[in-house]
Amino acid sequence: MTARSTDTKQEIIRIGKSLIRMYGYNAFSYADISKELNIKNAAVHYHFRGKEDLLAGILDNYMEEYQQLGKHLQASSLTALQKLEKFIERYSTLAECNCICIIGSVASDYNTLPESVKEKTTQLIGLAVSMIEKILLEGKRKGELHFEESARTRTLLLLTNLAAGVQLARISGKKDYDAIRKAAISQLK
Amino acid sequence: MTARSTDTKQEIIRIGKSLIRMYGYNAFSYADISKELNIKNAAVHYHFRGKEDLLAGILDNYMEEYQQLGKHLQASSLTALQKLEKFIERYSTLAECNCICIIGSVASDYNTLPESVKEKTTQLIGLAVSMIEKILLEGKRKGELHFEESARTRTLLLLTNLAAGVQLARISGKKDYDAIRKAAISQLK
DNA sequence: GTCTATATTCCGATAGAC
DNA sequence: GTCTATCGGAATATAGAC
Repeated sequence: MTARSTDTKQEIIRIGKSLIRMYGYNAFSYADISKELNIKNAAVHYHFRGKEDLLAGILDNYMEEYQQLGKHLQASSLTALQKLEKFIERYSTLAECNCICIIGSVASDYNTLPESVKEKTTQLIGLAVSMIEKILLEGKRKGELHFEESARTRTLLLLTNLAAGVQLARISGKKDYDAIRKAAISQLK
Repeated sequence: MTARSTDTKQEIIRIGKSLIRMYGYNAFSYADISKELNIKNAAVHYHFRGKEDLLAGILDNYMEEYQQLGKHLQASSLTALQKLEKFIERYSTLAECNCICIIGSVASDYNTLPESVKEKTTQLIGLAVSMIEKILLEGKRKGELHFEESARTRTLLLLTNLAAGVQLARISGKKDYDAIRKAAISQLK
């Protein structure tokens, strides 16, 4: 495989990841990607046979990203609260650029996604949930974080606050997102 | 205006409301609506000049619905907790049928919505937020509900739990939604 | 192996029939 | 006033050029 090919394929994934968070799976086209790369839209079909395959590639890439983030946080010397804040930072970045998270994006479009990728969305969410769950459990064990519910339920509460928080931020403003973020963290202290 | 016309227009709105919660604004077509009504897709253009106008009609309809619900709850003799549960019931119904709420739907597609309707989405969310806010304030005043944050922040926390909760329910299952719903209510008691 | 020219399908929309 | 036949364009996808 030549360097050019690898680059193009990676570039397509990179742009696709951005588009799916900005507009959603159904609202971006191969043309959006090919324009940015100055190639013809059909060239994208060489790297990804169909949009369905591109989506699978995007989701695989996100899963690698989450796994690396998980390992990175695990290996770090950060406190549980700091680890949590590192994760939450990602959402604040999304709110800044009017993007929503990949989880909210695929969940909102779920009923229109090709069957072949639905299982991947389940896996992706599983990764995110278990990553946060571990951090919460560690925080509780060390006395840094406090909550009554199960770690999984707490994770779901936090994740839904963040996922819908960045969605709302587009419409009612970043101030609301910030209020949500601060309150969600402060609930755990 | 004949009875037929009124019926058709109302039917289009009814079906459109269902489609936007099921698939999102970009993923449903006039054909989806016309098929269900056994008319040609172009007939929908008579009642709503363009998809943009249909969306405006759908959002107006939701605003009326929220306003009526607000008045209804206000006039009722229910406790604040019962009023809150009435509102939350709507989300449980959505989770049952793999639908997401109108707020999450337009928020997820926001960057692709026609400019002419963006203001309506702000108004719609404003209605929902202020409805819940009033209930929370009443509950706190009467000692039925308890929370530290401002009523608005608490409203945002609850609304994001519910909105993303029904989104997640599509993928990770209704059990997770139920855990979220129960925990969200129990936080307020 | 990589990309382009082209086909096919579907969508939203207009013009005109009844 | 209500709806249908049809258009123009965009999106995905295939076949084939380099």
